[in-house]
Amino acid sequence: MFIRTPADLGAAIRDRRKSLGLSQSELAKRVGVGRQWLVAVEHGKPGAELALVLRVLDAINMPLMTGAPPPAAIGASDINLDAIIASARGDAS
Amino acid sequence: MFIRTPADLGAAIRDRRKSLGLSQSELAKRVGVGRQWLVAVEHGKPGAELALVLRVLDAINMPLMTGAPPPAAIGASDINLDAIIASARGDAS
DNA sequence: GTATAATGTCCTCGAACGACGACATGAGGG
DNA sequence: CCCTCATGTCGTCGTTCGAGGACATTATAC
Repeated sequence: MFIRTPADLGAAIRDRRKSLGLSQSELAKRVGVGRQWLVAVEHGKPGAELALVLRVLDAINMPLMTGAPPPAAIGASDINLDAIIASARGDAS
Repeated sequence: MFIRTPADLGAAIRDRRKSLGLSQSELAKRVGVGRQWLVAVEHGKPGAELALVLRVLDAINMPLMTGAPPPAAIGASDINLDAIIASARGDAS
């Protein structure tokens, strides 16, 4: 999943939290933040602090990655390796 | 590249900014933030606001993605597809 | 030697953050 | 019915953010 806005990230976090069977309170305590803060972040709070967000992602085991922009293609083909890998590993997300 | 800390992100941003031939002042103006803020972020400022960081990533065309955690392996092998893909697309930058 | 640009640091200021407690709602279980 | 849990919202408080200006340093060019 691609993250372009705080809301995107919030949705991703929520999905993952639920799929892990955690409540907001639990995750908040585990990460060391206020429950209310987590609520706001899952709703796409734009002013959330970077470090805390990264701590959440780490707590729910959600790797965040960045790379060069999609150079359109590697050779000349249009195969989307990311998509292939993603589905292959069963990222139902 | 994997982002686990604000410093990781800062380094990635700096690398990309330079590879685009932009100065801090230029990028800051383009993103709509103070130059000083950008300096801090590139140094790994932990309290940086999420939305602004995302705006920077967008400005330098640096997609951010997240997915399910590496389930260790797809079949039973240990091949690291992420690494393979990454190098294949020449993310050396 | 003198400009010019890029980067990093220090300062103040108003605004927003995150923590915490309290309360309301909705879903289930006793 | 009552009770518990999960979630969302409101208000208060101390802390920190981001903007903007000023100055130092280094490197490049005139």
